[in-house]
Parts: sequence; structure tokens; C-alpha cells
Amino acid sequence: MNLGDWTELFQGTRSLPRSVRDRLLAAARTLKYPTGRVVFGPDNVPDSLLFLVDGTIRVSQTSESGRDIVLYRVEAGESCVLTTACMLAEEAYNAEGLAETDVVAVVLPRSDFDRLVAEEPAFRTFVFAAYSRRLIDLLRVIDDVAFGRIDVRLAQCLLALAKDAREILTTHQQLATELGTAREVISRVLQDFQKRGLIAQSRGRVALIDRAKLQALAVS
Amino acid sequence: MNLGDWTELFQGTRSLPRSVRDRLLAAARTLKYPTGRVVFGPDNVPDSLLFLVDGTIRVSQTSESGRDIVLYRVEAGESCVLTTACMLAEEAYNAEGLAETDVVAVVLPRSDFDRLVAEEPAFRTFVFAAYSRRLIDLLRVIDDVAFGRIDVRLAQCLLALAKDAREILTTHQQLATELGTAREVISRVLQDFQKRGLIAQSRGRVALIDRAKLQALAVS
DNA sequence: CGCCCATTGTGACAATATCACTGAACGCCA
DNA sequence: TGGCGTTCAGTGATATTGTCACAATGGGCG
Repeated sequence: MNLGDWTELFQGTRSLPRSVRDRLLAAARTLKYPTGRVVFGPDNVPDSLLFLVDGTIRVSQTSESGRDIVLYRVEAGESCVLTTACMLAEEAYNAEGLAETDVVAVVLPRSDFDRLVAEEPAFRTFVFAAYSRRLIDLLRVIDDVAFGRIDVRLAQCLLALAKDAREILTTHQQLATELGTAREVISRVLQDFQKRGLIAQSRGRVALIDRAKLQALAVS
Repeated sequence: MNLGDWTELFQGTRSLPRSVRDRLLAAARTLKYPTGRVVFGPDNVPDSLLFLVDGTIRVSQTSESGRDIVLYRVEAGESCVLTTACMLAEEAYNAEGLAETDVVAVVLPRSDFDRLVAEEPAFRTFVFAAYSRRLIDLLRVIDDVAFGRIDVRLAQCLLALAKDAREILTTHQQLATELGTAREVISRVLQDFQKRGLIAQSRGRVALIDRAKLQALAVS
């Protein structure tokens, strides 16, 4: 597959001078990851910046006790700065990025990254904005986990995962990981939702029946 | 008060060329905040980078329901990048920085910040490292809030707040804010600690009696 | 068909959060 | 110095969420 001019896809590269973009096209490598593949993790810290051309990467954290929580998702057109962060901080962390769909990414080596940050204000702005967005995502997660009700959070989660689709293919355990809680909790809340006619479920599947009520629950 | 050459105090400025440092000394302003003063907040977003010369800034987040949680502290020798982050992301957030002691800070205007990031690799590294450290701090908070036991977290918190001191001057409510929980919860756990001989307390004061046991609890 | 195993259901119990109070300590000021 | 108001701490009842142990169910596949 030929990507064509991927520099057209990103805020941070679109407005660069033609000469710089040509240099980028030459310097960067394209990578593909199949669904379910670990893109980065504690043992696998890439020393480069990742641009996501297509697909979704789910970034989650695993606690000592083995429980997971989803931190955020990197979508096409965004870059994944967490790896860079951890690389620079040289501290232990246990976040992991998983290809949630088939993923096409462009990898920019550290040296080129450095040079771009130094020389191109537009790129610099892009990188800082990417950091900032993640910081704010994490603030949101903290707020939810510390102060949010589980039913409200689950309603939000279902709506977000479904997007426009009528149903979601997922297990209770996966939903529990989204919210950083236990499977049993999800099972009970989903049963409650079902009794109230908000959803229908069968093995590995949740159908959104009454979006309006879910929405109402999600904002409360 | 004359700060002298504050560029000596920071990783990111210490190794800069003399000429650049002189320019910094000329460009930056020194600010002081008394204890308890709000350094930044939702209505008060500075468009500059803050270098903390002396004191401590406590950064916390307030939920819609009015409950607080402490995210991290900025100590002398560090810079506060969250404000920069929020400025760049142009998104709503509700973090606030409070001077926990009297604070002396150097404020570097946006334009000088930009130029330094562009021209000085050492400064660039410093800034990215600062971002990274905060990201990792937040990951830690998420892990604690989502998966940590409250007694363990409180033990950690007490040890961290006390440092070398034998006692801490703080209310149960303040401790609750540290951990993002309710005052009653702290009251009960502290009573339990007291019964077990780990601490002694009186109004507005917690004395660490058995550090070894607290430490043991903190790591579990 | 029957077996395996991932998934889901369930009850009991523990931990934490919430609510509505009461009581205690302190600072202030007459 | 004694009252008085305010902040701080203690407490019981109840709701929510998390943990544990195990049972039941459904689907895929040999």
C-alpha cells in the first residue's frame, strides 16, 4: 500500500514547507499493526514519534494487581506522545498501546523529531497541543474514576463505543476494563439497564435500545 | 529580594550558554505569592511558563460536585507546565494551583519560551521532561484512585506530607482532598490507625508514632 | 453429540461513599 | 474569664461499589 502524501493528514505537518515535507516523506517509515497487536508497552518503548494514519490505538494502564483501565484512544490524524513522554522521563510506567483495529502508522525517528521541533513552529505547536490534549484526557479520567457514578460512566461508555451503531460487540470484562472496575459490577449494572429497557444483551453483544434515556443518564 | 542568577537553579537553564542566560535574566520577571494564594486556575490562565524558585505549589482538581483531589506538587527547581498545556489545548479544565508555602517564581513570557524551545536543545529536553513527569504523575494518581486501598494510600500520604517531621498540621478534610475521598472516610481510617498505635491525633494535627508500621502498610 | 472454555449470573460479604446529625475544641470578644 | 459562633471531628444508618467463590449458560469444534 502506498500512503501517498501522509503529511497532508496531520495538523502538524500539513502547514510545513514543501521541502520539509519531502524530507519527512523520505525519512519516515510506515508501519502496520494488525488488530489486537501491542503497539507499545513497558518492555517495548519505541524511541520515535508515532503518527496514526489509520485505525485506533487503545492506551490502557495495568495495575500491580492486574486490573486494567483505559486511559484514552489515539485516532487517525493524531500522534501518540505518551511513549515519547515515558522515554524522556526515564521512569517506570505500565501503560500499553493496543491496536484496536488494523493500524497504519508513520514512524518518525527521534532525530528528525528533534529537528522538526527546533526548526518548525507549526510542528512545535502540534506536538505541544498533542501533549496537552493527553494531559487533559487524563484529568478527565481522574475526575471520572474519583467522583463519577458507575452507572453514569457506563452509559457514557456505551454511547461512546457505539458511535452511530445500534449495537456493540464486547464482553462485560472489556467494559470493566474501559472503566477500571470489576466485571461483576458491569454485569449487574447492565442487567439493571436491561430491566429498565435501555439496552438488550446477549453473549458478547450489547444493543442500545433507548439512546435518549442512556443519554439522559450519561449527563447526570 | 534579589534572586541572583536563578538560571543556575534549573536543569533546563543551567547548561545554556552564558549569553542566553543573560538574556533570560533580563527577560523574565520575578513573582511572589503568599501562602494560600491561588497561582493559577480556570479563570486565571497565565500565558507564560512558571519556574519555581522557592516554595511549593499544590495542583488540584475540583469535580462538578465540588470535591477536590490533589494531582501533584510543583517543587522548587521544577516548572509548571500544566498551565501551558491548558493554554495550548484550549479546552476546559478545572485544575488549580495553590501556593502551599510562600512562593517565589520566575515567569518566562510565551515568546521567550518559544524561542528557547526552538534554539536550545537543553531547554527543549527540560520542557519535554517536565511534561513527561507530570504525565507520569497523573498515571500514578489514576492507578491509586482506581485500584488503591484507602488505608494504604492514606499511610503513603501521611509519610509523604510529614517528610522528616514528627507530626503534620492538617485537618481531616485536607487529607480527604489529598486522596479525593470524603472526610468521614479519613476520620474512620485515622481512628483505626490510632487504635493500632500508628499515629496520635488531636484537632488539626496528626503525629506519626510508628513510622515502620506505616511504611509497611504503605507498600502493601 | 458431547466436551471445553469463555462468558455471564449470583449470593455473601467487605470496603468505601453519602447523609444527617451530634459533640468537641478553638478563637474571639464582650 | 466566660459565653458564643465557627470549624473540626465522631457516629450511625444506608447506599454504592468491590471482592470472592462458585454456578450456570452458550457456542465452537472435534
